[in-house]
Amino acid sequence: MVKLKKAAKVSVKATKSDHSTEEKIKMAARKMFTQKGFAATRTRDIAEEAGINLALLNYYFRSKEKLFDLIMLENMQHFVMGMKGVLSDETTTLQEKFEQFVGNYIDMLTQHPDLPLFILHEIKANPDKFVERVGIQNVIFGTHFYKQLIAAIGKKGQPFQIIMNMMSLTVFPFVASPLLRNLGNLTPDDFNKLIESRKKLIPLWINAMLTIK
Amino acid sequence: MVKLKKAAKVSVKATKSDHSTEEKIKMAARKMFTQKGFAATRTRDIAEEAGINLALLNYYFRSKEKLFDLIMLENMQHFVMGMKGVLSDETTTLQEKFEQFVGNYIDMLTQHPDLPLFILHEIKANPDKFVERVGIQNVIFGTHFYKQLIAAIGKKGQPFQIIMNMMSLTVFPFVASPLLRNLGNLTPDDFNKLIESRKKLIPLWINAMLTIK
DNA sequence: AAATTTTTTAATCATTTGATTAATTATTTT
DNA sequence: AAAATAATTAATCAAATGATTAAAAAATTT
Repeated sequence: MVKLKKAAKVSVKATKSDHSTEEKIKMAARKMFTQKGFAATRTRDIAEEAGINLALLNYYFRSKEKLFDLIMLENMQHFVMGMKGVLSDETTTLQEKFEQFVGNYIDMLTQHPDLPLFILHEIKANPDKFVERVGIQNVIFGTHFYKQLIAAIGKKGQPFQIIMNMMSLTVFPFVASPLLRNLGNLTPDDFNKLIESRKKLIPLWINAMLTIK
Repeated sequence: MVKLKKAAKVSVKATKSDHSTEEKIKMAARKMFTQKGFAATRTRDIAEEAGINLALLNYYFRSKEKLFDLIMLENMQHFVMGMKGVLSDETTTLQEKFEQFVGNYIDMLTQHPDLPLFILHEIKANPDKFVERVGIQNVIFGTHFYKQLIAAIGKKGQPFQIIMNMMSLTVFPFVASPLLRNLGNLTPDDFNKLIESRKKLIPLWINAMLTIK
């Protein structure tokens, strides 16, 4: 019961001592988990990366799993919710939403290239735990974007296929980067340029798809 | 040194006693590794799944890692080399190759939906070990497919982008299936139908892309 | 400043996990 | 059939790993 007391205090203090140990552990955990996944990450790796005593990990977060869940939920929100703003914007055209979605996502993924593979891998390892929990149901349906998309192609045009395509074209290159780099004999730099140019290309490709009857 | 002798005998016998223990272990290992990844898979899980004594795993394959490498190389060839046949075919048109590539891949992935995420995750965990080893350099360049693609759009048309798109549109839905199913409020069955219909749609979409100047 | 609480540390625990061993059973060779 | 080899098993090992504890140090409250 000692722990509960401490945990309570910690969360109260969270705003105050926001940096320091607790945050150091979270940052190190985020890095290690995202890099190697839950199963392959050792709590000792995290402790070393954070430069803290191993016991502090359990002191602040109770268990490896609790710490992981925390990181994971943050990451998922980062990954899934990032789009919601763009897709809900009532002031932009469909075309502009394509451009913003792809642009924002590629920018974000360029900074966090490990994120999608990590998330998808952990979701597969524990679908019920993570997918259900984050409210992603109404990220698509009901948004301004979805209405615009249906207005453009009709429900018969299978709007969800288009959405899958937009995500596939944007995210997959990051998920498969080591393979694609090798397949295309590309240096990391060349590959990044290729990715960067997709910011403009993907919206064009999506548009071309929409013209099909 | 006892093991080396045995290992030699085993490989000689391989053709004869092809099924039985050794193969049972490989099948179980393939299943468990593909399902949970290297780090999360316990040798005891494999032994139980195969219905054999744990020691036999080491007896036949020396170590968890050696067994994994074996499975992994087989999987990668399954995954990467599958396309080579289609892309090298000198008798088909570019359009037909799109259709065959997408069709074959979707069929294969429907039967082994865990394969791509597994492979991509393990490649990322150990890029040098697996990517370099499998000769995927000339799976694209130099094939009949590549020549046809350049003939159709020119080198300025960025053929590699098109190839990335073809792979993205085909493979990503499998990699992200739990997320996409939830995002689209789809039953597994509905999702499979969506995937199935992509066999015809993806070639159309690719074609639409090719028309862009 | 004393008392109290919180944070940090080193040492240690209990399991898990990959691997080995020595003995037993089954198979093959002679 | 006897001898030799291969396959299988139960028991065990050593290292790794997540977690805890008791004591010390630091910070906060009184």
